[in-house]
Amino acid sequence: MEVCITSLLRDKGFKVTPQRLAIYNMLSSTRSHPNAEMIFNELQAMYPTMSLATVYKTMEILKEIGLVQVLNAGEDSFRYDAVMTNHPHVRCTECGKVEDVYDVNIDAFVNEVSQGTKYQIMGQQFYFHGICPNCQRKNSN
Amino acid sequence: MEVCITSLLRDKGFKVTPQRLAIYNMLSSTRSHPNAEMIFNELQAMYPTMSLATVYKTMEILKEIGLVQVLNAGEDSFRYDAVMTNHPHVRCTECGKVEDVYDVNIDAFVNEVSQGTKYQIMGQQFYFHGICPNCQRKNSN
DNA sequence: GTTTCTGCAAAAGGTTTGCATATAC
DNA sequence: GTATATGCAAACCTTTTGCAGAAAC
Repeated sequence: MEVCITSLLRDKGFKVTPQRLAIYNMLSSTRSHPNAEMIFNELQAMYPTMSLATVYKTMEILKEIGLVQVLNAGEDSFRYDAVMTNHPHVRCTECGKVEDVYDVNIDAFVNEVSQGTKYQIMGQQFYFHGICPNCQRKNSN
Repeated sequence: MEVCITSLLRDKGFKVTPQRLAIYNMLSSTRSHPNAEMIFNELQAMYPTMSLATVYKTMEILKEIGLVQVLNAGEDSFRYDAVMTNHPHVRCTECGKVEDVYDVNIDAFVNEVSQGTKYQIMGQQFYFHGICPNCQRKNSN
């Protein structure tokens, strides 16, 4: 996996830096879909000199070389996901967390919509919102 | 239609003002999914004293009383749609316009995902991106 | 007459940019 | 040694907020 990002960066003329590796490693080992500030905070302990600007600049590059996708689930900030397969996301409107939706076959739906428009479709993003199991339990107490 | 917004506003304790009517009228008679600034600019001619803040405050109320939905198709600003039925949106990555996707039945897909998560699903938003017919034509010249 | 709204200006929050120093190669 | 990256601070852009005067009811 690190081989992957290292060679991808080099191939496109970008340099391989500890900051870039740390950011990508953190992102690819979480399922929390963090935004820039969450990534920055998470890395503070190990990389105390890292700046928010570096996180943003790195996300720009990772997006460009196809290692991350950018999410907006209706919030003020963008979130990032290192899982590049097509999958819907669901956001809990109470606690705010964003989770992956697995075990759903979106291909048929994507095909249907692709054929329903005259657009040359390059990608898509599906967002659900609702109340997560945890918050449902809290509500019923 | 105006009857609808008028009584909906009054019922919830909001006052009926020319600005609110103008904003809702403009939004419900376009398919361009404008953001706040586009709405503001569009209304400048007829309502020269209207402020951007009023547009934002009005959208907040219209969202609350269920007359508009808020979109984010991966851009920096939010767009607004007075069509409240469930339908996907598609954004052209070249010219930036956002259009509705019609004639697609999303119910089966929504049901499948709803059942695939443990969330209590309240709503969803589907965004496609690609190249619109116009821009495809321009590109091939 | 009371309550809510508008419009302005200022503030806030997320993201981008410019630049000097530091690091990768 | 050269080219690119980092980190800081300032700038930027969208959206929100506070408040005095205005409009709705």
